[in-house]
Amino acid sequence: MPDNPLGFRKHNHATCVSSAIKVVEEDCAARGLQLTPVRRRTFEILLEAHAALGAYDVLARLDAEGLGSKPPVAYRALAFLVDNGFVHRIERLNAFVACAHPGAVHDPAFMICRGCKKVAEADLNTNAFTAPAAQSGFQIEQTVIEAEGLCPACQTT
Amino acid sequence: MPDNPLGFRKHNHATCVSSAIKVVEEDCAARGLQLTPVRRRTFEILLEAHAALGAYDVLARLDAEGLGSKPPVAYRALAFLVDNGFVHRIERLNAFVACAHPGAVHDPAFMICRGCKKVAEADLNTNAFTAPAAQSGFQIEQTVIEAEGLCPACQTT
DNA sequence: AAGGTGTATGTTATAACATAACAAGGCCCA
DNA sequence: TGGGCCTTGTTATGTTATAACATACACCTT
Repeated sequence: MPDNPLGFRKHNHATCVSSAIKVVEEDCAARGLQLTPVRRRTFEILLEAHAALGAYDVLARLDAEGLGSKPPVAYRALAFLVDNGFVHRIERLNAFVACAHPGAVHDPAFMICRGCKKVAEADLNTNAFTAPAAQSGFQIEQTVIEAEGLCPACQTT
Repeated sequence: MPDNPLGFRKHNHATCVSSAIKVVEEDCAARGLQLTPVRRRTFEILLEAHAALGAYDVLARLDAEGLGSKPPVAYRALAFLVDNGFVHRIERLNAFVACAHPGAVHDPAFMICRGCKKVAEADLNTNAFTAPAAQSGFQIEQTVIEAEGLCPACQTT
């Protein structure tokens, strides 16, 4: 997937999961970050879902595996992953999704299917805010760009 | 303000409030919508704040005026205003802001100042999502476009 | 006038999302 | 060996949001 900005297509999920986790492992090693069991498993859970999961959904899965049962455990692991660019928060859903390009710094945009709840990450090469922001003197630090709608598969149903 | 997409500038606030409420009144009359006291006051509260307020902030003000004390009162009024395009929800803040162009249908984008909490509405004439969405077959229904940063005034502090 | 329909409001209760604060363990290394 | 740092465990609570049901009121109908 990393070579394509679109994300609702069929793909070999096992491969996509294992390659993403490897990228994160290497990135953590290179940057001196600790990919602890809880953090690693949290990332895998999001990766396997290939959809946005709420913090409590993640927590329920962690709990089922004995990795933690209290909200802060999930929120901390998610914060670590978000802070380091491995996971994105979807504001619209109050939920989290594994990054399609872990390691690469980017300003992501998302397409959220309200049918299947899958989330595709798009890279908008032109930041649409640049012009209006420059004009008004507003200094952008972070952007939230999310579209909600129906993915190709869910349109036909 | 309606003739300018940018919103951190000085302006006559009393005028901006009274003209906005008038537009909403007329729009409701024209469309057969009931601008009840709670709804009207909720809109005014947001308008006067000229910033994003949480539902419970709005509720506290309504309560102080005897217009309702329970969450559903505020959420219902806000839902009415959002559904009819008079108010926008800011996902990033879980908060609400009065629309700068009430009545006009638009796909708004926001600049959120983390210093003063003011929110400016920008109209991006090109929907940045059009191309990637078309390419992937994703059918957009709604977009959330929000930038967080510092407004001109807060950059100097 | 009685009764039906639709819209809005009032109220209770709870669901869903999130974090502050403090305790405890492990690891490095001075 | 003890101090500093990071991570995890846990309690408690704060914040945001809605389901569900009851009431009120306007308007229209018969």
